[in-house]
Amino acid sequence: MKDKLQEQIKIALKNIGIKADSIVLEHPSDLKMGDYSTNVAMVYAKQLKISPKELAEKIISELKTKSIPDINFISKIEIAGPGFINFYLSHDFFVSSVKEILKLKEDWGKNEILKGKKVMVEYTDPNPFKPFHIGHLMTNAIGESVARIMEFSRAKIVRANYQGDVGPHVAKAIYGIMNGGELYEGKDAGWIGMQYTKGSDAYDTDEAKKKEIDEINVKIYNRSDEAINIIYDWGREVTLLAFEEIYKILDTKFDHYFFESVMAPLGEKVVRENIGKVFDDSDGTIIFHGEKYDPKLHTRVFINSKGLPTYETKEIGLTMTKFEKENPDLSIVVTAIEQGEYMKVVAKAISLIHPDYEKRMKHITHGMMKFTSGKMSSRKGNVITGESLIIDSMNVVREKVADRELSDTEKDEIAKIVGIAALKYSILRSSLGGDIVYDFEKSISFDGDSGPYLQYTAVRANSILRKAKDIDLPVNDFQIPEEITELEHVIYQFPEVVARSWELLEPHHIATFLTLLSSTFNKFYGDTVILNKDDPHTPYRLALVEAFYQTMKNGLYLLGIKIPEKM
RNA sequence: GCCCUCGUAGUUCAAUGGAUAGAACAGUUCCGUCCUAAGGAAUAGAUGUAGGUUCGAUUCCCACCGAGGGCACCA
Repeated sequence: MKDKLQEQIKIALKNIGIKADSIVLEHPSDLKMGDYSTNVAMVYAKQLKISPKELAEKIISELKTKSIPDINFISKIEIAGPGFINFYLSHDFFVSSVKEILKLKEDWGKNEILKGKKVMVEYTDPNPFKPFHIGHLMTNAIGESVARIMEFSRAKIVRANYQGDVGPHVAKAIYGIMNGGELYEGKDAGWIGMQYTKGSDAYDTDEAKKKEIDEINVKIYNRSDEAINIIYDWGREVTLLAFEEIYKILDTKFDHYFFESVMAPLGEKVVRENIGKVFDDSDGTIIFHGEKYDPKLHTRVFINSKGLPTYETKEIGLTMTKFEKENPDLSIVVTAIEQGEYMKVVAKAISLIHPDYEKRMKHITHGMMKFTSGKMSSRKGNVITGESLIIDSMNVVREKVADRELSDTEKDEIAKIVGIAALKYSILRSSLGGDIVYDFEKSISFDGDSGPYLQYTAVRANSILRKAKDIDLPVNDFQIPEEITELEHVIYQFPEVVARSWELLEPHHIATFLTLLSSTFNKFYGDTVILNKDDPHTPYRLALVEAFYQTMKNGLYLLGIKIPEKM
């Protein structure tokens, strides 16, 4: 609808003698001002040396006299304010959009922008031997949502997870395991995380221990010490399996797992081949002078003085592997903002080796998750990990449903789905730039602007549909209603919101829209008796409720959130 | 010092250069109503400072102030 209208306005302008590349068509904040609104009259009035209102009148008469193929979808065109042209959609349009939603079902909201393209999204990236922390939770929520938004544009999605199974952090953890005075057999990932913290402290405070850990680091790389190898293989497996459990709860599945241990030699080969061309040897350290190519970039070390590849080099190996293995049309990497500058330098180095990769690489960054209480420590003084946050969130929900008449299995399932929704929504409701603040005292908000609010609204709708089925009321066969509600005015906008989220790579537009949609539905729910056997308009209202539910389902899917049957 | 994010109600967040800057939470006050009150209605409250571009700036440009991140062997 939007595209058609834009096209018609463009033609009208052309007939008047104005060439316009893009037409701004927006939804006015207030429904009284129409469903669509354009500012073209204000933008182009100067060119013709007439007032915006005069131009608006010309455009409207042009639109009316010339053909608008879907003119029956527009009930009224008005000039308002300083020269806006407001379009009011017709009764027929809204009814047909409800029908369309019921027909399209899970395809409702999709577009064809990326049809035939392959998009790889790398996200989460936790490190074996370290806890799954809150940053990983954030990256995962965002990455999964971005992947699904791309999927709604009909791209083939390849999900990738890149994990640091070598490097100093592993050496620190292994040092901790070897010197903690405890047997490691039978211990879990949480315990390994604690050993990492101990090793890390030792590294920072004791010169001799630092040296010892550096030696372990080298031994891990060349696998020269059998005792270390055994602990390494054990710890890697235990932590990776623990991550898998978390992915299940978060509802993500990866197609590829890349490891730093594999990327290191690949990257090192590429870097060494390009010494003198891209990289420079500075007293045995291989570096890249980013500022030579762009004053905003800086110098970074790719192979350190001990001859070991750094993260930068591993990133090169990773990028090469991605393109060789999958050859994506677009390769997206999601990380925290602290990697932003670093990634630009590495991307520049890669572009000098493979100029064709540059345009296809995209880095999305997000802020950090912070706590209102300031410190990253929870009640018992433990560090808040991503895992503990998930468990806390699920427990809060579990308490809320404790006295409902549901089975324990149902309650557990609700706790999981709703707890995760609360977390994911609190991450995805804001634009990606800044940090997000998590209020530990209040725990997760379950009212108003929250994931559970959206789920609750959808569950209410679904509950009506279930009841309608029980009493055998038809949904799909309805008479044309006499009046349409605010709900129809909002619901048809969904595909536009999806497209916008795709264009800007900002999942929060979907979150914002679903909140508006839910609140519109809740008003409708409050002042309308939907299920009334004797009312001839009940079938239409049921169709509308189903269209609403479908939109919520598709929208929440894009945020990585499921809807429980009951809650 | 240089570079990157960012600065909006008491708090947490919105707002493709447009109309009266939207929500939510907290505050005050209503609605026990039937299909799930994890709901709805009402009320009060904000664009860091100083310029510029524009018919029009929260949005773009400049300066300052403030927060976070990055700047050679961590990831």
